[in-house]
Amino acid sequence: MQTGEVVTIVHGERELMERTAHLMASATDVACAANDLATWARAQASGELAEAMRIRRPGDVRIRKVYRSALLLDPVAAQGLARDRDRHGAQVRITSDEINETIILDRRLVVLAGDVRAGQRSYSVITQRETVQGVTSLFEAAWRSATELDVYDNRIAEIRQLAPQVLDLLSQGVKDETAARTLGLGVRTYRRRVAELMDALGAGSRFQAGVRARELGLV
Amino acid sequence: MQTGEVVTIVHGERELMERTAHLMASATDVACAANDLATWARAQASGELAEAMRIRRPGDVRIRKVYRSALLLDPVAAQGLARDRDRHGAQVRITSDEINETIILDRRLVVLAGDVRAGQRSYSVITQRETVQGVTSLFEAAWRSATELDVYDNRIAEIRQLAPQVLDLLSQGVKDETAARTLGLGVRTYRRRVAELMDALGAGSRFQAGVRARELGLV
DNA sequence: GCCGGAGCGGCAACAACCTGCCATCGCCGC
DNA sequence: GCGGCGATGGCAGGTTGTTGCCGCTCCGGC
Repeated sequence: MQTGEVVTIVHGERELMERTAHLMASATDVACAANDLATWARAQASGELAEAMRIRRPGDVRIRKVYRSALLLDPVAAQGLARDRDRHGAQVRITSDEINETIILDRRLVVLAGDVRAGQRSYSVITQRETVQGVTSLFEAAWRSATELDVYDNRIAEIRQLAPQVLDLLSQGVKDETAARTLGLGVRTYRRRVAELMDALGAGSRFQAGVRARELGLV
Repeated sequence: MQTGEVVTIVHGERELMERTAHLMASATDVACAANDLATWARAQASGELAEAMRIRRPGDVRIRKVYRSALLLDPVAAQGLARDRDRHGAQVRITSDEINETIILDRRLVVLAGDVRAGQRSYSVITQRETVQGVTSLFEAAWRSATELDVYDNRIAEIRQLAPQVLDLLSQGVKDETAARTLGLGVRTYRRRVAELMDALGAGSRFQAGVRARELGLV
């Protein structure tokens, strides 16, 4: 593994950390996109990095994170986000678009998550200037179009309450009419809930929503 | 754990096996309903039971199994079923209804699968005559309405071929019109495929189908 | 009491989906 | 060749889901 290469593929978070931990610890501009809390979790939890971060004052380092909206449907995950934000002074935003898991350090190094093989996720570590700029630009666009955590959180606060029941009914194959009455709602309102749910899941069809909901363990 | 009780709750397959392995080994009429191959798999694989079964001649013991149709969408699982049947001379049928996982031994003892807690599934072991008769009667009804494995397998043979692509398109939220043309099919035929798929998954709505498909790891 | 905003739920128009029907076509077996 | 069989895909008519619109009610502020 030569350090001079512009693109390196590493396997597993451990290897990734070995390569990048020191960079993360010293970075002053961290941008991050993720679909769930698990992905970079170990990164943050593991020893020296968290250490290094704690030493800094807020303001020393700019941390921006974009998460998928579906994450907020899980109360536990939602809490995790808020805690994460408060602890590291990170800015957290929410998008309903599909995002590839990404880390950008100081606009100079990019880590892209690849697919999982043999239980280990592979990562592309990129230092090539043009590519990094391109990815950064994409991230900036996503960042601009994303919604501040607080704002989004308020918006779906009550969705989250009703979500379990709605998902339950949907996954039983109950018709809207019946489901609405079961919940003591009008059909229009029930469908509003379903639409919001699908929006939060980033799903364009109910089938897709079903898949996503199951992926997130919400059903 | 007193042996005189009519209903006993046991936790985990290990405990279940300790209680019932000797009965299974000597039973001459085994009826079984399951949603996947995993459930009673360990039971069959583990030592003495499999041993005991191998010793018998086909004809000595009548083994009937009912599985859910969704299982056949997974080629690997479908193979597993056929192998299982050939090896033990079991009769295998397929139903598209929801079934609770059940074993009935010689019409005298019933095992009902319960929910999973702390990683272990609980089982109700029942010997009470009336209950056993009731459950047996239910099983017989399910058995009669179920379809012979071969017949069902032929029926969905080509569905299984197309299923991955259809599921892929569905899970991308692609509209039927587009999806059909992508596959070089008419909309009518595409929808026919989707309907068959949903039937095989035992789903009454596309949302439900999405959930099931994800559960089975088909998407 | 009055106002404004937010949520609800009926209505309606439209899009999407589901299904029965049937003409058509290719593929056998005769 | 011919008739039967199964798959196809267009069409039609029905059901279900999606969305904008609007009047209604409830509430908090004034």
